[in-house]
Amino acid sequence: MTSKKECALDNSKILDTIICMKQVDIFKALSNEARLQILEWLKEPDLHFTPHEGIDMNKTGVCVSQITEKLEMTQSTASHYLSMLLQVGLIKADRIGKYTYYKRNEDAINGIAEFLKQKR
Amino acid sequence: MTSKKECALDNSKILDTIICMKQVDIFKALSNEARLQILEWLKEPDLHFTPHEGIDMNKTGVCVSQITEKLEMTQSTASHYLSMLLQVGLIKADRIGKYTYYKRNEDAINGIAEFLKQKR
DNA sequence: ACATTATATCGAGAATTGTCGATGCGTCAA
DNA sequence: TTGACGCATCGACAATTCTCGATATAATGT
Repeated sequence: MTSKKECALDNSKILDTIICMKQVDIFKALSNEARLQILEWLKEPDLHFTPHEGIDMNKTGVCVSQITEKLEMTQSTASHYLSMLLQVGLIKADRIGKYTYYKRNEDAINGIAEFLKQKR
Repeated sequence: MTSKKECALDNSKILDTIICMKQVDIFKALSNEARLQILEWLKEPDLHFTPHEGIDMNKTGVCVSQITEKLEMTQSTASHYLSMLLQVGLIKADRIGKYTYYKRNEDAINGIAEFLKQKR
């Protein structure tokens, strides 16, 4: 009996763990000032960046070098941070020619906001 | 001229930094599986814990030893994690006798969820 | 083909966080 | 008042993350 109960407990713990797994990665991506900053800037790109010729930053996004410059960190770090945010789905990437434009993924962001609040 | 512009840029960066500061700490608190787990369990304490005599877990909260047990970590770690969550305001504490009961701070949680979404 | 520019990735050392055991401090019951 | 219990804090070591410079890859213009 005890063994069965322990097993049930274990399973539910494993389930809980799986449920939390993806979310933790998202929060890890958010738990850094520079990355949070990027996400904030991308809320309204026009306020923080000057657009490329013929690019609508709201639609297409902002490229790595623009973000690098504003971050005051190396290109390597900026690119790395962007790929972390991309990895967990918080932003979307769009390669056009030699530029990669990044923009917020509002759906994913709303999703994680709901996860925080929601009582199942 | 350039010096003035640089100064303006610097100030806005400092402002941005200050704005993000508290939020980063909150996301750091959330960026750990165990702590996220705790916050999830506290959404519906009745589903995950057995209440103390005459304690309404929804109203009063859940004590450290209950959480310690479910976490499968040491009491030291559980207590530490709870105080981290408390520190950034994600949970509230209520000491009754020798027990400390913790529960979610829904206002703070909704606040951070809104911060994520909101376009100023 | 070659030089240049934009981005991505690698490897490493510094900085931060995770986690524990030991110990301190308040509370309760004998 | 003493002992046991619940919780908080300290110090330490392991594990992870931060951030950089160097270098690779891909696209562009000559």
